[in-house]
Amino acid sequence: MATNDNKFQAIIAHAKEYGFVFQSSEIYDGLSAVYDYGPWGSELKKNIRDYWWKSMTQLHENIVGVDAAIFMHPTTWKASGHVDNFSDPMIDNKDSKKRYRVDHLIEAYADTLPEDQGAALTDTMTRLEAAGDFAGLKKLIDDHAIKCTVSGTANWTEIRQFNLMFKTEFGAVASDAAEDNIVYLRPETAQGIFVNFLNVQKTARMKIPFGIAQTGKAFRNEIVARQFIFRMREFEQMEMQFFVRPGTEGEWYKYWKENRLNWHLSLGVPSDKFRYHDHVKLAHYAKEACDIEFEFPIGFKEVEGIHSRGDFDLSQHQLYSRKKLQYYDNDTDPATGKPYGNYVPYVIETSIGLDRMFLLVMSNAYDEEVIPKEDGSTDSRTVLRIPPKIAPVKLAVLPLTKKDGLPEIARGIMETCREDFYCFYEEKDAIGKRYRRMDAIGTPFCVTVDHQTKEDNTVTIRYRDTMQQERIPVDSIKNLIKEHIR
RNA sequence: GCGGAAGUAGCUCAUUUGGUAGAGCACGACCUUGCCAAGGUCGGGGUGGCCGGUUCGAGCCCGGUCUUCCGCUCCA
Repeated sequence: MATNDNKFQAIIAHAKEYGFVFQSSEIYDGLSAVYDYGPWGSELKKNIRDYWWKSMTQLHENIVGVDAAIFMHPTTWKASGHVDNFSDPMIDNKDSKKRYRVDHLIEAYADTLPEDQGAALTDTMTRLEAAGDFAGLKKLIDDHAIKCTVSGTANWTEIRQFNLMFKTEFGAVASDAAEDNIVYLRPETAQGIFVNFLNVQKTARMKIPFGIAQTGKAFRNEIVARQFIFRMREFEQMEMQFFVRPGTEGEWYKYWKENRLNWHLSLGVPSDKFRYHDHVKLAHYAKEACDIEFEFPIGFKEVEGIHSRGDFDLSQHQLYSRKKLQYYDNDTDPATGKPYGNYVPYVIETSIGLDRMFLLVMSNAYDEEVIPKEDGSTDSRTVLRIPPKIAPVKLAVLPLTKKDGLPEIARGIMETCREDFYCFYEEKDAIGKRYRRMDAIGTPFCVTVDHQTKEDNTVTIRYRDTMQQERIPVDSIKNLIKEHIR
């Protein structure tokens, strides 16, 4: 564990040193749990996003994209359940310093009572919670002398509310009725898809089963946001809502569960680094749910969730908006011989955190390699083994020396290739040093222009992962790299 | 949010009990070398996280604050 902690620290330090991730507003001491992506980080993040987007939309004829606004009508979040469920009253035990969700604390106590008393207690609790009566809830805890399981005392703080949604004012004029002006920064991107369900289905003439994909920022005022970019207050999601005929959700859930894991494996990550975590306790909307977990240096953690959401979301929006969100299914039902007709589709959601995926790629790529040298001693190098198709820089073009016309030839190679993929030119320092710098940002290929190039028009290509070199003709460089990054 | 630890140059760290900060690496220029990071010469860079207090004097002591790490907690 100690070495893994060190590895995590090393990745964080490396990410900063080589321009992948910076803390936000660093010159002002930073803003807690907010991060900025630097030159290579923003390239890598974009490449991951593009790879996902292509795999969803371009490669699936029945999935289309949207890009919904971050601001949404406030009622959206009432319908989705976020206003009610995304803010939990909490209480701390002063002796053990443990914090509890008030409802969890009381429910746990109620479970120890005889059934009728326990039920009465939870009823009271639910009523007080709905009324937002924190004093009443506190009294309930005091009256029953509910104790902390750790300290065994009933020495509690006051109950406090933690609202996980960010609020802001909508409209430039401050209103007396401040509540009228409140909008939330979306805590998830999914609702932007659900409210556009009919717009998309009709305009893109989609037939069930079909999906809508979206990438974008979401915001959560986490009580504790830590572990680098793993849990941030501002983060980016990549998600796809797949609409299916009721009754078929089980098979589609299974399909997407496998499909999504295969997507991860397509990035060359060993399969034993992944595992499914099937949810036992389900969220309010879910019928079935699982996480795809990756073994980060800090342990197995969720990167992606696959949820069978039933018709919860569309039905809720139907209820709150009073607009029908139904689909007319023309396909013939073999049971009746007639069309399936009108229904609210069921939804399978795949939702992946882009920042977590970024951390996954970095964790999997980061390697401190020990290289044996000819004299028996060892050398070491830090290399990011990022899959070539998502590496920030694909090709480095390096003249062996700064003179004898070699830079001019190298510049020519740059001009030939830069239109097709990201290239990097470097003529400073010894060639070995330049190779190592490219290793550190994960550049998979380097070509070096030397004096032989002037005679036979060939260059050395050096591969990041093996450090092997071979000579290839200059005019074959572009196609060779393109082959490797497909 | 609670408890513990930490914050000195871009990085890793020194500065023995309070007396206005150093090294290595990195960086820049020039020279040399030229296929796997470490040649030479010269040079730039720090209001010691920030604010306040004690003191003749604070990087060192005290308080606050910000950030990070660890544990708890939380995580639709």
